[in-house]
Amino acid sequence: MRRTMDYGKKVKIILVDDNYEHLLGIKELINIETNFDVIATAANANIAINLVKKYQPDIVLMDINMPEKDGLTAISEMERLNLDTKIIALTGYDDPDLIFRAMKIGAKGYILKTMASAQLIYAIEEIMQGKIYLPSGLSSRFFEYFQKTFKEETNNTTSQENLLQFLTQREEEVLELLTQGVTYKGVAQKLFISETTVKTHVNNIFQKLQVNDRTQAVLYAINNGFMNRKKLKIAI
Amino acid sequence: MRRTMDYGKKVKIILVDDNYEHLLGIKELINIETNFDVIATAANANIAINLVKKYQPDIVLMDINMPEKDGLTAISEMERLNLDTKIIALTGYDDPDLIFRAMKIGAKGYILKTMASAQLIYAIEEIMQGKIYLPSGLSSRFFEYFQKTFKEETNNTTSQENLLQFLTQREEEVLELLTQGVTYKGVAQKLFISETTVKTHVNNIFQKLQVNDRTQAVLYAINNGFMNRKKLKIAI
DNA sequence: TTAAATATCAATCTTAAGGTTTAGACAAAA
DNA sequence: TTTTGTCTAAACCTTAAGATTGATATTTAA
Repeated sequence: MRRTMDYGKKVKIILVDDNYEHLLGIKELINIETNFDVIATAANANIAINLVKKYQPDIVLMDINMPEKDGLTAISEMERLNLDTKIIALTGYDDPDLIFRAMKIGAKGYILKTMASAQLIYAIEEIMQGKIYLPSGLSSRFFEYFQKTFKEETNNTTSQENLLQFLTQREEEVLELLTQGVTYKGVAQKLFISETTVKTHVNNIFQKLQVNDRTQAVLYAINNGFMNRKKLKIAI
Repeated sequence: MRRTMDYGKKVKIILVDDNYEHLLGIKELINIETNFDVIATAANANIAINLVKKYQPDIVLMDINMPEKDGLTAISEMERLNLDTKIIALTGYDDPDLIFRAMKIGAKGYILKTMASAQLIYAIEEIMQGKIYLPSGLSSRFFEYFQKTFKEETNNTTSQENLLQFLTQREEEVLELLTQGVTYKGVAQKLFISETTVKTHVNNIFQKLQVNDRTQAVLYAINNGFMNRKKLKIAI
């Protein structure tokens, strides 16, 4: 068994859980560790957010199954404070969608309540070292969900061949400007060509993409991965 | 130490690596395992794809740092075949962007060449059980990158207030049709109102979103989460 | 070396898009 | 009750967008 580490000061922890019994249970559990210190507890998300603002703890252990304001929203709001506080999601369910959303908004870890207490301690230690901790079982579920989501997207785009491949370089440049809402005149100025030339290119683009106007062309481009081919772009 | 498992039949494996020495090394390593069988090897991606089509192996170990067609593209193409073949990316670098892209397109595992041979065997076993395997170090890097990407997105959208909130219900309906590339006439027909009414709505939308034309309005809508507020939408 | 693809531009035309003003009907709130 | 917001609509106008034809220079591949 690995021993808890020493970080100079005690690790300041805030617990958030609407179940009082459970709250006490975790608190005792953590306080066994000599260098962990539960400095505050909260029974709902709004109080928790205020406590985090006030104490700026190292760790927040957040039950994400709470009434009123749900835990995920609370995590979002805490993350938006841009503190050094690291948030660990705590829940009874290993729902991959929940895991995905928690990690998406910035949780540094995700622990099931049914997991052994040793795992919770271990997670805190890992996360205090700047790592992100997902138990391997949950990690696997996360990835399945992650890939499924992407596959659905990919299937939509590759079910029929991607017409973008038929565009010439120049046409791609023009389309890129269209996807930024630039007018004919604007495109002409930016590419140092005449407006009529731009129109010619745009018409060719329409034909190749089998659309009727620029809005549809832009939509086609977006839906078929014209932009951010390398870089990921995510609309929440 | 855990022993290799028995799957009834031998696990059929294809190796892809442009470095012949390394190819042989891995082959010998794997053939030590009595229930693993390297049925073919390839030195470039195109040959690999054909071999996969022909033999439909259980596992493909793919070096993703190859000249000509790169490994990631090859993985994409193999995934598109919709076989039961599980692909493991193999590379010398732990570049988080590479890891992310490999997992995105469907790799079931990602292993560094510098890792111990036992880990490779373990990865294959885990993946053969339907799991996804990322060594914890790489997993951590993946999540950092994942969260960074989302955070940038979130910052972009919440840095200034979302003007979409000022739209009325009717205006939202109109905007939704605009984001589908529908013309004034089309909107009028779909909403059973006159074309001039549509124009009024559209003009109001432009003012509220502070844009000049429908393309910009559509782009604003997409970038600010007008659609898919709940469901995740990913543009590759 | 031809043919094909690409990039450039003009002229002309039609239509869709966008701007502005005004106004009636209706419901909800003050 | 009056005001406010919303939805509806017309009339008028300007400009941007899109379609079509034809033409030239350049590059690339057959």
